[in-house]
Amino acid sequence: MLKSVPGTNDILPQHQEFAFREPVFRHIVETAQKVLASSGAQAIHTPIFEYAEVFQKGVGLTSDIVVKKEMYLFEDRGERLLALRPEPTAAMVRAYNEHGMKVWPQPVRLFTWGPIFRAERHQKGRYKQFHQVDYEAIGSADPLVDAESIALMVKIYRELGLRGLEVKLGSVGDPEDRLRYNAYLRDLFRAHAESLSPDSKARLESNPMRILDSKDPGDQALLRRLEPKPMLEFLGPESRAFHEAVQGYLRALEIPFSVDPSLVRGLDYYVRTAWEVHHARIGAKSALGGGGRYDGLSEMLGGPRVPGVGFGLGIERVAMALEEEGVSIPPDPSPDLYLAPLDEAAKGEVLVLAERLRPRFKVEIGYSVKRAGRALEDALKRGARYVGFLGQAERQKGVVALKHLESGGQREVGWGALEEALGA
RNA sequence: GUGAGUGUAGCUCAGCCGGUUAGAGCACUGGUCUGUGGAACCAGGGGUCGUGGGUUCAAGUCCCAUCACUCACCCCA
Repeated sequence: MLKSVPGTNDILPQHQEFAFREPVFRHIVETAQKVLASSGAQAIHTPIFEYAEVFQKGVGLTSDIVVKKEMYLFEDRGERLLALRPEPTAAMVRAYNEHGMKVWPQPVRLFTWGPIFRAERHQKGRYKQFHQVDYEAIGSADPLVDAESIALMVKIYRELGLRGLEVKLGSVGDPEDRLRYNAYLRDLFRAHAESLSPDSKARLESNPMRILDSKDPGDQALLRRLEPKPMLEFLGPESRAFHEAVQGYLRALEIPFSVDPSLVRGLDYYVRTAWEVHHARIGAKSALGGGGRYDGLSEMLGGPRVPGVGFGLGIERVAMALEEEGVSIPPDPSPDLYLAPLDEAAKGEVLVLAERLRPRFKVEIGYSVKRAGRALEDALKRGARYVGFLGQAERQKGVVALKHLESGGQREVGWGALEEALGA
């Protein structure tokens, strides 16, 4: 028997795993939509595959994403190389440029949600196909937009009922700042290269900032001894003022946050503001989502210089956090009516009646003839408000025996009066 | 890519020191039951014991390999 690809998941009405239950999933998406739409952001959808360059241009050539091929790439009938989207941001910026959104009122604020694909080894909270809600504000370089983005993200979590959140704010500076910082780190660590872990030795060239959050005990001991200066001390005057402005707005909003001087981004296109929201108890992958500013991305995609900031939140991760906190999910409404055929001739009649009542009422029918007792059980199992029996006796009178399951009260209702009876 | 742990029915699990035709509960379908049972009882369907090889008179059980899952590392847009 064929199975789903490892690292992918079916989202089911009932699933062993809380995080893969469709009502949970839908609740998260709908809550995010409500919050984002209330700020005036507009929903869009981009294709789930793009020319690979859309995602490759911004990440940097030395990154594992390109080197180790952590993207799902395929050729379109021998034509150009395509990629299943590994992130929404680059696709959103591509769409902004392609459709001339620079003539819309700026910044253009967009949100979307859907599947994201990454060709990595899966583990808890990390899958080859997972799902994100994504928000991007494109076309403004004002720190007010960064602060609003963070506020909206936090609002989504709060609206969902999550507590135990930690907002970490940092700045990766401007590209020049980062060059200076990387040079500083290389100088600092090169003198102690022998005592670095093999992983960190490799990071010395590729991405020295990653050494700062190495989990290797030896590396951590070395870090405590060397006490490297944080990125924030290398910010130029402009990016420093920007960082402080964002903090000022967050304080005005009374959003608790901590400045994380070593917050890192793996991609080249990020500048200035970077943030992550963490949750204490969902395993090694504690980030519920993250965001940042990417003023250089549009140019890397061959477009004009367009600033932007945005965030993505992982739906499965948020679901795990909801489970940890025992947050309840609104259940799907139960049926208003369960129509049970008591003889063969009634099967068609219950179908006709059900169709007449839908969609104003949620109506289920029995698909096989059963004794009234069994039909009652079926109705109870489904949590229906009313059960309607239809057999020979009812047919002769043109009625349904309508029983209110909570009270047990029952009366005969004419076929034309059902709608009114259910509405009461 | 690396490391550790776990694989028996749709789900939760039992299966002793290797020993007959592999079990239970839940769920599903039907019967007891010709119209008011969130019921009880009975029955049924559903398994290549993850897969392949080895040891043995005999393997769900022991050995090897492999695959999958889980957790963690690497990476993380």
